[in-house]
Amino acid sequence: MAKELKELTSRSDNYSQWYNDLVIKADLAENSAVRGCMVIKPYGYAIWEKIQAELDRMFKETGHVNAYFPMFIPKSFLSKEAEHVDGFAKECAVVTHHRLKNSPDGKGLIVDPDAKLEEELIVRPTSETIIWSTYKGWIQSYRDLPILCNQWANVVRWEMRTRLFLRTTEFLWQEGHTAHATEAEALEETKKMLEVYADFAERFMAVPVIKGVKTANERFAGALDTFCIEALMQDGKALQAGTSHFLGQNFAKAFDVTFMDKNNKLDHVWASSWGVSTRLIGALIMTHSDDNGLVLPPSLAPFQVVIVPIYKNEEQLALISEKVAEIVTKLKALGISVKFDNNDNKKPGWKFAEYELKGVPVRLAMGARDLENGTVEIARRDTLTKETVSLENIEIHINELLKEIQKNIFQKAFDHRASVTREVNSYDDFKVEIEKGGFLLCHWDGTPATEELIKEETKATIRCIPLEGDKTPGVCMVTGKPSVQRVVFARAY
RNA sequence: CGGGAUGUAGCUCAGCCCGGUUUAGAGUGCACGUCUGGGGGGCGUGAGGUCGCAGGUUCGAAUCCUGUUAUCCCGACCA
Repeated sequence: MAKELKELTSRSDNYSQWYNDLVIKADLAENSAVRGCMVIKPYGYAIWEKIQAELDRMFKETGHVNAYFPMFIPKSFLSKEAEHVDGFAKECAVVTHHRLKNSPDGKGLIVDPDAKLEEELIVRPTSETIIWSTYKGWIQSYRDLPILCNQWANVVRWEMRTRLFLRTTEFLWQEGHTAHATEAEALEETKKMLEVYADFAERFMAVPVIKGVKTANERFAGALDTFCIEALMQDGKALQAGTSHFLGQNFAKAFDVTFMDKNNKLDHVWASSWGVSTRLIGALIMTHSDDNGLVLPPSLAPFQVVIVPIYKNEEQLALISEKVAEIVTKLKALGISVKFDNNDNKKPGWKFAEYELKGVPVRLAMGARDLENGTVEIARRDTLTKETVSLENIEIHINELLKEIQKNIFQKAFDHRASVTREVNSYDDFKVEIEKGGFLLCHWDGTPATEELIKEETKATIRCIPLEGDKTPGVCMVTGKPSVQRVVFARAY
Protein backbone atom coordinates (compact mmCIF):
# COMPACT_ATOMS: atom_id res chain seq x y z
CA MET A 1 0.00 0.00 0.00
CA ALA A 2 1.46 3.28 -1.03
CA LYS A 3 1.61 5.84 1.74
CA GLU A 4 3.93 8.47 0.43
CA LEU A 5 2.91 11.26 2.74
CA LYS A 6 4.07 10.04 6.07
CA GLU A 7 3.10 13.10 7.97
CA LEU A 8 -0.34 14.43 8.44
CA THR A 9 -0.90 18.16 8.49
CA SER A 10 -1.69 19.02 12.09
CA ARG A 11 -5.13 20.29 12.99
CA SER A 12 -3.79 23.47 14.51
CA ASP A 13 -1.70 24.11 11.43
CA ASN A 14 -4.53 23.88 8.93
CA TYR A 15 -7.68 22.07 9.92
CA SER A 16 -9.05 21.92 6.42
CA GLN A 17 -5.84 20.49 5.04
CA TRP A 18 -5.68 18.02 7.90
CA TYR A 19 -9.12 16.75 6.95
CA ASN A 20 -8.26 16.38 3.29
CA ASP A 21 -4.97 14.63 4.05
CA LEU A 22 -6.62 12.30 6.50
CA VAL A 23 -9.32 11.12 4.12
CA ILE A 24 -6.66 10.24 1.56
CA LYS A 25 -4.09 8.76 3.89
CA ALA A 26 -6.51 6.68 5.93
CA ASP A 27 -7.52 5.24 2.58
CA LEU A 28 -11.17 6.20 2.92
CA ALA A 29 -11.72 7.88 -0.44
CA GLU A 30 -10.04 9.69 -3.27
CA ASN A 31 -10.96 12.14 -5.97
CA SER A 32 -12.06 10.46 -9.15
CA ALA A 33 -11.62 11.17 -12.82
CA VAL A 34 -15.00 12.87 -12.62
CA ARG A 35 -14.82 16.33 -11.15
CA GLY A 36 -16.56 16.60 -7.81
CA CYS A 37 -17.20 12.86 -7.55
CA MET A 38 -15.28 10.63 -5.20
CA VAL A 39 -14.23 7.04 -5.23
CA ILE A 40 -15.07 5.55 -1.86
CA LYS A 41 -12.31 3.06 -1.19
CA PRO A 42 -12.86 -0.27 0.54
CA TYR A 43 -11.93 0.95 4.01
CA GLY A 44 -14.17 3.98 3.74
CA TYR A 45 -16.96 1.96 2.23
CA ALA A 46 -16.70 -0.55 5.06
CA ILE A 47 -17.54 2.27 7.47
CA TRP A 48 -20.50 3.23 5.30
CA GLU A 49 -21.65 -0.39 5.34
CA LYS A 50 -21.56 -0.42 9.12
CA ILE A 51 -23.56 2.80 9.18
CA GLN A 52 -26.03 1.37 6.70
CA ALA A 53 -26.43 -1.90 8.51
CA GLU A 54 -27.26 -0.26 11.82
CA LEU A 55 -29.56 2.39 10.38
CA ASP A 56 -31.32 -0.17 8.24
CA ARG A 57 -31.93 -2.26 11.32
CA MET A 58 -33.29 0.77 13.17
CA PHE A 59 -35.56 1.71 10.26
CA LYS A 60 -37.01 -1.77 10.10
CA GLU A 61 -37.48 -1.85 13.82
CA THR A 62 -39.59 1.28 13.51
CA GLY A 63 -41.77 -0.31 10.85
CA HIS A 64 -40.16 0.79 7.61
CA VAL A 65 -39.48 -1.21 4.48
CA ASN A 66 -36.99 -0.67 1.69
CA ALA A 67 -37.89 -0.01 -1.92
CA TYR A 68 -36.16 1.45 -4.95
CA PHE A 69 -37.22 4.22 -7.31
CA PRO A 70 -35.59 5.37 -10.58
CA MET A 71 -32.64 7.71 -10.55
CA PHE A 72 -34.16 9.68 -13.46
CA ILE A 73 -36.95 12.13 -12.93
CA PRO A 74 -38.95 13.63 -15.80
CA LYS A 75 -38.23 17.35 -15.85
CA SER A 76 -41.92 18.20 -15.56
CA PHE A 77 -42.14 16.38 -12.20
CA LEU A 78 -39.61 18.63 -10.60
CA SER A 79 -41.56 21.75 -11.37
CA LYS A 80 -44.80 20.57 -9.80
CA GLU A 81 -43.92 21.74 -6.32
CA ALA A 82 -42.99 25.40 -6.63
CA GLU A 83 -40.61 25.75 -3.69
CA HIS A 84 -39.02 22.41 -4.41
CA VAL A 85 -38.02 23.40 -7.92
CA ASP A 86 -36.62 26.70 -6.66
CA GLY A 87 -34.48 24.85 -4.20
CA PHE A 88 -32.97 22.33 -6.57
CA ALA A 89 -33.17 23.71 -10.11
CA LYS A 90 -29.75 25.32 -9.97
CA GLU A 91 -27.91 22.14 -9.18
CA CYS A 92 -29.39 19.48 -11.44
CA ALA A 93 -27.68 17.20 -13.91
CA VAL A 94 -29.87 16.83 -16.98
CA VAL A 95 -30.08 13.93 -19.43
CA THR A 96 -30.98 15.22 -22.88
CA HIS A 97 -30.00 12.37 -25.23
CA HIS A 98 -29.87 8.61 -25.15
CA ARG A 99 -27.31 7.75 -27.81
CA LEU A 100 -23.82 8.51 -29.04
CA LYS A 101 -22.38 7.98 -32.47
CA ASN A 102 -19.02 8.09 -34.18
CA SER A 103 -17.92 11.58 -34.99
CA PRO A 104 -18.02 12.31 -38.75
CA ASP A 105 -14.40 13.48 -38.58
CA GLY A 106 -13.49 10.05 -37.22
CA LYS A 107 -12.29 11.36 -33.88
CA GLY A 108 -14.20 9.90 -30.98
CA LEU A 109 -17.88 10.06 -30.23
CA ILE A 110 -20.50 12.75 -30.43
CA VAL A 111 -24.00 12.99 -29.05
CA ASP A 112 -26.40 11.80 -31.72
CA PRO A 113 -28.74 14.72 -32.37
CA ASP A 114 -31.39 12.28 -33.55
CA ALA A 115 -31.45 10.73 -30.11
CA LYS A 116 -32.78 13.79 -28.33
CA LEU A 117 -35.26 12.94 -25.60
CA GLU A 118 -38.83 14.11 -25.94
CA GLU A 119 -38.68 15.17 -22.30
CA GLU A 120 -35.39 15.71 -20.53
CA LEU A 121 -34.64 13.63 -17.48
CA ILE A 122 -33.18 15.00 -14.28
CA VAL A 123 -30.75 12.89 -12.31
CA ARG A 124 -32.43 12.86 -8.91
CA PRO A 125 -31.17 15.42 -6.42
CA THR A 126 -33.73 13.87 -4.04
CA SER A 127 -36.70 11.65 -4.80
CA GLU A 128 -39.83 13.32 -3.43
CA THR A 129 -41.23 13.99 -6.88
CA ILE A 130 -40.76 10.59 -8.48
CA ILE A 131 -41.92 8.91 -5.30
CA TRP A 132 -45.04 10.99 -4.89
CA SER A 133 -45.98 10.49 -8.52
CA THR A 134 -45.68 6.77 -7.76
CA TYR A 135 -47.58 6.94 -4.48
CA LYS A 136 -50.52 8.41 -6.38
CA GLY A 137 -51.08 4.97 -7.85
CA TRP A 138 -50.71 3.21 -4.52
CA ILE A 139 -53.14 5.21 -2.45
CA GLN A 140 -56.94 5.32 -2.67
CA SER A 141 -58.15 4.76 0.85
CA TYR A 142 -57.04 5.37 4.41
CA ARG A 143 -56.67 1.59 4.43
CA ASP A 144 -53.65 2.00 2.13
CA LEU A 145 -51.94 4.18 4.69
CA PRO A 146 -49.46 4.64 6.12
CA ILE A 147 -46.75 3.95 3.56
CA LEU A 148 -43.37 3.75 5.25
CA CYS A 149 -40.72 3.36 2.57
CA ASN A 150 -37.02 3.96 2.67
CA GLN A 151 -34.55 3.73 -0.17
CA TRP A 152 -30.78 3.45 -0.20
CA ALA A 153 -29.60 5.35 -3.22
CA ASN A 154 -27.21 7.74 -4.84
CA VAL A 155 -28.21 11.30 -5.66
CA VAL A 156 -26.61 14.08 -7.64
CA ARG A 157 -26.41 17.74 -6.74
CA TRP A 158 -24.24 19.83 -8.98
CA GLU A 159 -22.44 21.78 -6.30
CA MET A 160 -19.95 24.44 -7.23
CA ARG A 161 -17.39 23.32 -4.78
CA THR A 162 -16.93 19.88 -3.32
CA ARG A 163 -15.05 18.19 -0.51
CA LEU A 164 -14.61 14.48 0.07
CA PHE A 165 -17.56 13.13 2.07
CA LEU A 166 -18.75 16.58 3.16
CA ARG A 167 -20.04 17.68 -0.19
CA THR A 168 -19.65 15.69 -3.38
CA THR A 169 -21.53 15.96 -6.64
CA GLU A 170 -22.80 12.44 -6.31
CA PHE A 171 -23.33 11.03 -2.85
CA LEU A 172 -24.84 7.98 -1.22
CA TRP A 173 -27.66 8.31 1.24
CA GLN A 174 -30.92 6.89 2.40
CA GLU A 175 -34.17 8.73 2.00
CA GLY A 176 -37.33 7.76 3.79
CA HIS A 177 -40.63 8.83 2.29
CA THR A 178 -43.75 8.25 4.27
CA ALA A 179 -47.43 8.88 3.58
CA HIS A 180 -50.04 9.29 6.29
CA ALA A 181 -53.77 9.86 6.76
CA THR A 182 -53.41 12.62 9.32
CA GLU A 183 -51.25 15.60 10.03
CA ALA A 184 -50.56 14.41 13.55
CA GLU A 185 -49.34 11.04 12.32
CA ALA A 186 -47.03 12.54 9.71
CA LEU A 187 -45.60 14.94 12.25
CA GLU A 188 -45.13 12.14 14.73
CA GLU A 189 -43.27 10.15 12.08
CA THR A 190 -41.04 13.15 11.31
CA LYS A 191 -40.11 13.48 14.95
CA LYS A 192 -39.69 9.76 15.45
CA MET A 193 -37.09 9.60 12.70
CA LEU A 194 -35.29 12.58 14.13
CA GLU A 195 -35.01 10.59 17.34
CA VAL A 196 -33.68 7.59 15.43
CA TYR A 197 -31.00 9.78 13.86
CA ALA A 198 -30.04 11.40 17.13
CA ASP A 199 -29.90 8.02 18.83
CA PHE A 200 -27.74 6.63 16.06
CA ALA A 201 -25.40 9.62 16.08
CA GLU A 202 -24.83 9.48 19.80
CA ARG A 203 -24.81 5.76 20.45
CA PHE A 204 -23.02 4.52 17.36
CA MET A 205 -21.08 7.43 15.96
CA ALA A 206 -20.34 8.77 19.44
CA VAL A 207 -21.19 12.20 18.08
CA PRO A 208 -23.28 14.36 20.41
CA VAL A 209 -25.98 16.25 18.55
CA ILE A 210 -28.49 18.98 19.16
CA LYS A 211 -32.00 18.19 18.00
CA GLY A 212 -33.85 21.13 16.64
CA VAL A 213 -36.02 22.64 13.99
CA LYS A 214 -34.75 24.78 11.13
CA THR A 215 -35.79 28.36 10.54
CA ALA A 216 -37.74 29.19 7.39
CA ASN A 217 -34.52 30.23 5.64
CA GLU A 218 -32.85 26.91 6.22
CA ARG A 219 -35.86 24.73 5.63
CA PHE A 220 -35.91 21.99 2.98
CA ALA A 221 -37.43 23.17 -0.28
CA GLY A 222 -41.06 22.08 -0.11
CA ALA A 223 -41.27 21.29 3.60
CA LEU A 224 -43.44 22.91 6.25
CA ASP A 225 -40.86 22.11 8.87
CA THR A 226 -37.37 20.69 8.79
CA PHE A 227 -36.05 18.98 11.89
CA CYS A 228 -32.36 18.32 12.15
CA ILE A 229 -29.52 17.05 14.22
CA GLU A 230 -26.57 19.41 14.44
CA ALA A 231 -23.09 18.31 15.40
CA LEU A 232 -20.09 20.40 16.30
CA MET A 233 -16.72 19.69 14.74
CA GLN A 234 -13.36 20.11 16.47
CA ASP A 235 -12.65 23.35 14.67
CA GLY A 236 -15.79 24.89 16.11
CA LYS A 237 -17.86 24.70 12.95
CA ALA A 238 -21.27 23.07 12.87
CA LEU A 239 -22.23 20.19 10.63
CA GLN A 240 -25.79 19.25 9.81
CA ALA A 241 -25.78 15.50 10.27
CA GLY A 242 -29.31 14.54 9.39
CA THR A 243 -32.69 16.00 8.54
CA SER A 244 -36.29 14.93 8.89
CA HIS A 245 -38.91 16.93 7.04
CA PHE A 246 -42.57 17.42 7.73
CA LEU A 247 -43.91 17.95 4.23
CA GLY A 248 -47.54 18.60 5.13
CA GLN A 249 -49.75 18.04 2.08
CA ASN A 250 -47.45 19.90 -0.30
CA PHE A 251 -46.34 16.97 -2.39
CA ALA A 252 -49.71 15.25 -2.20
CA LYS A 253 -51.24 18.39 -3.64
CA ALA A 254 -48.54 18.79 -6.27
CA PHE A 255 -49.03 15.21 -7.43
CA ASP A 256 -52.71 15.01 -6.65
CA VAL A 257 -52.46 12.19 -4.16
CA THR A 258 -55.76 11.89 -2.35
CA PHE A 259 -57.43 9.23 -0.25
CA MET A 260 -60.88 8.50 1.09
CA ASP A 261 -60.96 8.74 4.85
CA LYS A 262 -63.15 6.81 7.29
CA ASN A 263 -65.96 9.31 6.81
CA ASN A 264 -65.93 8.89 3.03
CA LYS A 265 -64.32 12.29 2.70
CA LEU A 266 -61.58 12.93 0.15
CA ASP A 267 -58.38 14.46 1.52
CA HIS A 268 -54.75 14.95 0.51
CA VAL A 269 -52.19 12.64 2.02
CA TRP A 270 -49.74 13.90 4.66
CA ALA A 271 -46.04 13.29 4.21
CA SER A 272 -42.61 13.13 5.76
CA SER A 273 -39.17 12.57 4.31
CA TRP A 274 -35.87 12.10 6.06
CA GLY A 275 -32.29 11.34 5.15
CA VAL A 276 -28.69 10.96 6.12
CA SER A 277 -25.77 10.64 3.75
CA THR A 278 -22.14 9.67 3.41
CA ARG A 279 -21.54 13.06 4.96
CA LEU A 280 -21.85 11.21 8.27
CA ILE A 281 -18.40 9.83 7.58
CA GLY A 282 -17.14 13.39 7.41
CA ALA A 283 -18.76 14.05 10.76
CA LEU A 284 -17.14 10.97 12.19
CA ILE A 285 -13.71 12.06 11.02
CA MET A 286 -13.98 15.64 12.18
CA THR A 287 -15.40 14.79 15.58
CA HIS A 288 -12.93 12.23 16.84
CA SER A 289 -9.75 12.09 14.82
CA ASP A 290 -6.43 13.58 15.84
CA ASP A 291 -3.04 14.51 14.44
CA ASN A 292 -2.06 10.85 14.29
CA GLY A 293 -4.98 9.97 12.09
CA LEU A 294 -8.44 8.59 12.23
CA VAL A 295 -10.13 7.66 15.49
CA LEU A 296 -13.12 5.41 14.94
CA PRO A 297 -15.83 4.54 17.40
CA PRO A 298 -15.71 0.79 18.07
CA SER A 299 -19.35 0.51 17.00
CA LEU A 300 -18.57 1.52 13.44
CA ALA A 301 -14.96 0.49 12.94
CA PRO A 302 -14.56 -1.98 10.03
CA PHE A 303 -12.56 -4.05 12.46
CA GLN A 304 -12.36 -3.28 16.14
CA VAL A 305 -9.17 -5.10 16.99
CA VAL A 306 -6.02 -5.66 15.00
CA ILE A 307 -3.35 -8.11 16.06
CA VAL A 308 0.24 -7.55 14.99
CA PRO A 309 2.71 -10.40 15.43
CA ILE A 310 6.34 -9.62 16.15
CA TYR A 311 8.69 -12.39 15.14
CA LYS A 312 12.16 -13.17 13.93
CA ASN A 313 11.46 -16.30 11.92
CA GLU A 314 8.82 -18.66 10.63
CA GLU A 315 8.90 -20.84 13.73
CA GLN A 316 8.16 -17.90 15.98
CA LEU A 317 5.39 -16.73 13.71
CA ALA A 318 3.86 -20.20 13.81
CA LEU A 319 3.87 -20.22 17.60
CA ILE A 320 2.44 -16.73 17.78
CA SER A 321 -0.22 -17.54 15.18
CA GLU A 322 -1.31 -20.50 17.22
CA LYS A 323 -1.76 -18.34 20.31
CA VAL A 324 -3.42 -15.60 18.31
CA ALA A 325 -5.93 -18.07 16.85
CA GLU A 326 -7.14 -18.78 20.37
CA ILE A 327 -7.61 -15.10 21.09
CA VAL A 328 -9.40 -14.54 17.78
CA THR A 329 -11.83 -17.34 18.52
CA LYS A 330 -12.63 -15.91 21.93
CA LEU A 331 -13.08 -12.39 20.57
CA LYS A 332 -15.32 -13.54 17.74
CA ALA A 333 -17.47 -15.44 20.22
CA LEU A 334 -18.19 -12.07 21.82
CA GLY A 335 -19.04 -10.54 18.46
CA ILE A 336 -15.83 -8.54 18.27
CA SER A 337 -14.38 -8.08 14.80
CA VAL A 338 -10.69 -8.72 14.59
CA LYS A 339 -7.97 -8.72 11.98
CA PHE A 340 -4.77 -10.68 12.38
CA ASP A 341 -2.18 -8.95 10.25
CA ASN A 342 0.44 -11.58 9.58
CA ASN A 343 1.45 -9.94 6.33
CA ASP A 344 5.19 -10.49 6.11
CA ASN A 345 5.73 -7.60 3.72
CA LYS A 346 5.40 -4.96 6.38
CA LYS A 347 7.34 -4.45 9.56
CA PRO A 348 5.61 -4.19 12.94
CA GLY A 349 6.49 -0.52 13.26
CA TRP A 350 4.95 0.19 9.91
CA LYS A 351 1.80 -1.63 10.91
CA PHE A 352 1.50 0.24 14.19
CA ALA A 353 1.61 3.55 12.37
CA GLU A 354 -0.75 2.32 9.70
CA TYR A 355 -3.47 1.12 12.04
CA GLU A 356 -3.19 4.25 14.08
CA LEU A 357 -3.73 6.25 10.92
CA LYS A 358 -6.74 4.09 10.14
CA GLY A 359 -8.24 4.53 13.57
CA VAL A 360 -8.52 0.89 14.63
CA PRO A 361 -9.77 1.17 18.25
CA VAL A 362 -7.64 -1.55 19.81
CA ARG A 363 -4.33 -2.98 18.71
CA LEU A 364 -2.67 -6.06 20.12
CA ALA A 365 0.99 -6.82 19.64
CA MET A 366 2.35 -10.23 20.41
CA GLY A 367 5.96 -11.33 20.25
CA ALA A 368 8.26 -13.98 21.65
CA ARG A 369 8.48 -12.10 24.92
CA ASP A 370 4.72 -12.28 25.33
CA LEU A 371 4.62 -15.95 24.46
CA GLU A 372 7.02 -16.63 27.26
CA ASN A 373 5.13 -14.52 29.77
CA GLY A 374 1.61 -15.37 28.66
CA THR A 375 0.91 -11.72 27.93
CA VAL A 376 -0.02 -9.40 25.11
CA GLU A 377 0.45 -5.69 24.57
CA ILE A 378 -2.76 -3.71 24.23
CA ALA A 379 -2.77 -0.25 22.69
CA ARG A 380 -5.88 1.88 22.59
CA ARG A 381 -6.30 4.37 19.79
CA ASP A 382 -8.28 7.03 21.60
CA THR A 383 -5.72 7.67 24.32
CA LEU A 384 -2.66 6.26 22.53
CA THR A 385 -1.76 4.41 25.71
CA LYS A 386 -0.30 0.92 25.91
CA GLU A 387 -0.28 -1.75 28.56
CA THR A 388 0.92 -5.31 28.76
CA VAL A 389 -1.68 -7.63 30.18
CA SER A 390 -2.11 -11.29 30.93
CA LEU A 391 -3.84 -13.45 28.33
CA GLU A 392 -6.19 -14.73 30.93
CA ASN A 393 -9.71 -13.48 30.19
CA ILE A 394 -8.24 -11.24 27.57
CA GLU A 395 -11.47 -11.26 25.56
CA ILE A 396 -13.42 -9.87 28.48
CA HIS A 397 -10.85 -7.20 29.04
CA ILE A 398 -10.98 -6.16 25.39
CA ASN A 399 -14.75 -6.20 25.30
CA GLU A 400 -14.80 -3.82 28.26
CA LEU A 401 -12.10 -1.71 26.69
CA LEU A 402 -14.08 -1.30 23.47
CA LYS A 403 -17.09 -0.12 25.44
CA GLU A 404 -14.91 2.26 27.36
CA ILE A 405 -13.40 3.69 24.17
CA GLN A 406 -16.86 4.18 22.71
CA LYS A 407 -17.91 5.99 25.87
CA ASN A 408 -14.70 7.95 26.16
CA ILE A 409 -14.72 9.43 22.69
CA PHE A 410 -18.35 10.41 23.07
CA GLN A 411 -17.56 12.08 26.37
CA LYS A 412 -14.58 13.86 24.86
CA ALA A 413 -16.72 15.18 22.02
CA PHE A 414 -19.45 16.10 24.47
CA ASP A 415 -17.04 17.99 26.71
CA HIS A 416 -15.55 19.79 23.76
CA ARG A 417 -18.97 20.88 22.61
CA ALA A 418 -19.87 22.01 26.10
CA SER A 419 -16.67 24.01 26.33
CA VAL A 420 -17.44 25.98 23.18
CA THR A 421 -21.18 26.39 23.68
CA ARG A 422 -22.14 29.60 25.45
CA GLU A 423 -24.89 32.12 25.78
CA VAL A 424 -24.32 35.45 24.15
CA ASN A 425 -26.59 38.39 24.82
CA SER A 426 -25.37 41.32 22.79
CA TYR A 427 -24.70 41.52 19.09
CA ASP A 428 -21.33 43.18 19.76
CA ASP A 429 -20.26 40.21 21.86
CA PHE A 430 -21.66 37.91 19.22
CA LYS A 431 -19.40 39.35 16.53
CA VAL A 432 -16.39 38.71 18.74
CA GLU A 433 -17.47 35.29 19.95
CA ILE A 434 -18.44 33.89 16.56
CA GLU A 435 -14.83 34.27 15.45
CA LYS A 436 -13.84 31.76 18.11
CA GLY A 437 -16.22 29.13 16.75
CA GLY A 438 -18.61 26.91 18.66
CA PHE A 439 -22.31 27.09 19.32
CA LEU A 440 -23.69 30.43 20.45
CA LEU A 441 -27.05 30.40 22.19
CA CYS A 442 -28.77 33.69 21.50
CA HIS A 443 -32.11 35.35 21.44
CA TRP A 444 -33.49 36.13 18.03
CA ASP A 445 -36.68 37.91 17.08
CA GLY A 446 -37.87 35.14 14.77
CA THR A 447 -37.72 37.14 11.56
CA PRO A 448 -35.92 36.02 8.40
CA ALA A 449 -34.67 39.59 7.96
CA THR A 450 -32.69 39.57 11.20
CA GLU A 451 -31.37 36.12 10.49
CA GLU A 452 -30.25 37.23 7.05
CA LEU A 453 -28.56 40.33 8.46
CA ILE A 454 -26.59 38.28 10.96
CA LYS A 455 -25.56 35.86 8.26
CA GLU A 456 -24.35 38.62 5.99
CA GLU A 457 -22.41 40.39 8.69
CA THR A 458 -20.93 37.38 10.47
CA LYS A 459 -21.33 34.34 8.19
CA ALA A 460 -23.11 32.65 11.09
CA THR A 461 -26.40 30.88 10.54
CA ILE A 462 -29.07 29.66 12.87
CA ARG A 463 -28.31 25.97 13.00
CA CYS A 464 -31.59 25.22 14.67
CA ILE A 465 -34.16 26.18 17.23
CA PRO A 466 -33.38 23.53 19.82
CA LEU A 467 -36.18 21.26 20.95
CA GLU A 468 -34.71 20.62 24.36
CA GLY A 469 -33.12 22.77 27.01
CA ASP A 470 -33.71 26.29 28.24
CA LYS A 471 -36.94 27.84 26.96
CA THR A 472 -36.70 31.14 28.78
CA PRO A 473 -37.92 34.06 26.67
CA GLY A 474 -35.79 37.15 26.17
CA VAL A 475 -35.09 39.91 23.69
CA CYS A 476 -33.39 39.66 20.31
CA MET A 477 -29.69 40.54 20.51
CA VAL A 478 -29.96 42.56 17.29
CA THR A 479 -33.37 44.26 17.30
CA GLY A 480 -34.36 44.09 20.96
CA LYS A 481 -37.70 42.63 19.98
CA PRO A 482 -39.17 39.77 22.01
CA SER A 483 -37.71 36.27 21.59
CA VAL A 484 -39.42 33.04 22.57
CA GLN A 485 -36.26 31.12 23.35
CA ARG A 486 -32.58 31.02 22.57
CA VAL A 487 -31.55 29.55 19.23
CA VAL A 488 -28.26 27.96 18.17
CA PHE A 489 -25.93 30.02 16.01
CA ALA A 490 -22.71 28.82 14.41
CA ARG A 491 -20.67 28.92 11.30
CA ALA A 492 -21.34 25.75 9.41
CA TYR A 493 -19.98 23.38 6.83
C1' C B 1 -19.29 32.55 -10.70
C1' G B 2 -15.03 35.59 -8.44
C1' G B 3 -9.73 35.05 -6.33
C1' G B 4 -5.13 32.02 -5.97
C1' A B 5 -2.16 27.99 -7.62
C1' U B 6 -0.59 23.65 -10.18
C1' G B 7 -0.04 19.83 -14.41
C1' U B 8 7.65 16.55 -15.04
C1' A B 9 8.47 8.34 -13.08
C1' G B 10 2.86 4.64 -9.74
C1' C B 11 2.85 8.76 -5.82
C1' U B 12 5.03 13.52 -3.69
C1' C B 13 7.98 16.96 -5.87
C1' A B 14 12.96 19.56 -7.57
C1' G B 15 14.70 21.59 -12.23
C1' C B 16 11.84 26.69 -15.24
C1' C B 17 13.28 33.29 -13.29
C1' C B 18 18.58 33.43 -16.17
C1' G B 19 17.11 28.17 -23.03
C1' G B 20 22.76 24.51 -24.12
C1' U B 21 27.28 19.54 -18.36
C1' U B 22 20.56 16.77 -17.99
C1' U B 23 22.07 11.02 -21.70
C1' A B 24 15.65 14.64 -17.70
C1' G B 25 16.66 14.29 -11.58
C1' A B 26 15.42 13.20 -6.09
C1' G B 27 12.56 10.95 -2.32
C1' U B 28 9.09 7.32 -1.80
C1' G B 29 6.70 3.14 -3.89
C1' C B 30 7.56 -1.27 -7.10
C1' A B 31 10.81 -6.01 -8.49
C1' C B 32 14.99 -9.17 -7.00
C1' G B 33 18.80 -10.39 -3.33
C1' U B 34 20.48 -9.88 1.58
C1' C B 35 20.80 -8.51 6.75
C1' U B 36 16.63 -7.65 9.80
C1' G B 37 12.06 -7.47 12.98
C1' G B 38 8.82 -4.57 20.48
C1' G B 39 7.03 2.28 16.44
C1' G B 40 6.87 3.79 9.15
C1' G B 41 14.66 -0.43 9.32
C1' G B 42 19.77 -1.04 6.61
C1' C B 43 22.72 -2.35 2.25
C1' G B 44 22.99 -3.74 -2.95
C1' U B 45 20.90 -4.34 -7.91
C1' G B 46 16.99 -3.22 -11.36
C1' A B 47 12.53 -1.58 -14.01
C1' G B 48 9.87 2.84 -14.60
C1' G B 49 9.18 9.59 -18.42
C1' U B 50 6.17 11.43 -25.86
C1' C B 51 8.08 17.12 -18.98
C1' G B 52 -0.93 18.16 -19.54
C1' C B 53 -2.25 19.22 -24.92
C1' A B 54 -1.66 22.35 -29.54
C1' G B 55 0.88 26.01 -31.93
C1' G B 56 4.97 29.65 -32.05
C1' U B 57 10.14 31.91 -31.18
C1' U B 58 15.17 29.67 -31.65
C1' C B 59 20.80 26.45 -34.36
C1' G B 60 18.66 24.33 -29.79
C1' A B 61 12.61 24.44 -25.45
C1' A B 62 10.68 20.83 -19.41
C1' U B 63 12.63 26.03 -19.36
C1' C B 64 10.54 31.83 -23.33
C1' C B 65 5.56 33.39 -25.93
C1' U B 66 0.29 32.38 -27.36
C1' G B 67 -3.79 29.41 -26.99
C1' U B 68 -6.21 25.39 -24.80
C1' U B 69 -7.53 21.77 -21.25
C1' A B 70 -7.68 19.48 -16.53
C1' U B 71 -7.24 19.51 -11.43
C1' C B 72 -6.57 21.51 -6.53
C1' C B 73 -7.13 25.39 -2.80
C1' C B 74 -9.83 29.95 -0.82
C1' G B 75 -14.69 32.64 -1.12
C1' A B 76 -20.22 33.11 -2.53
C1' C B 77 -24.33 28.64 -2.95
C1' C B 78 -25.69 24.00 -0.74
C1' A B 79 -26.65 17.67 2.93
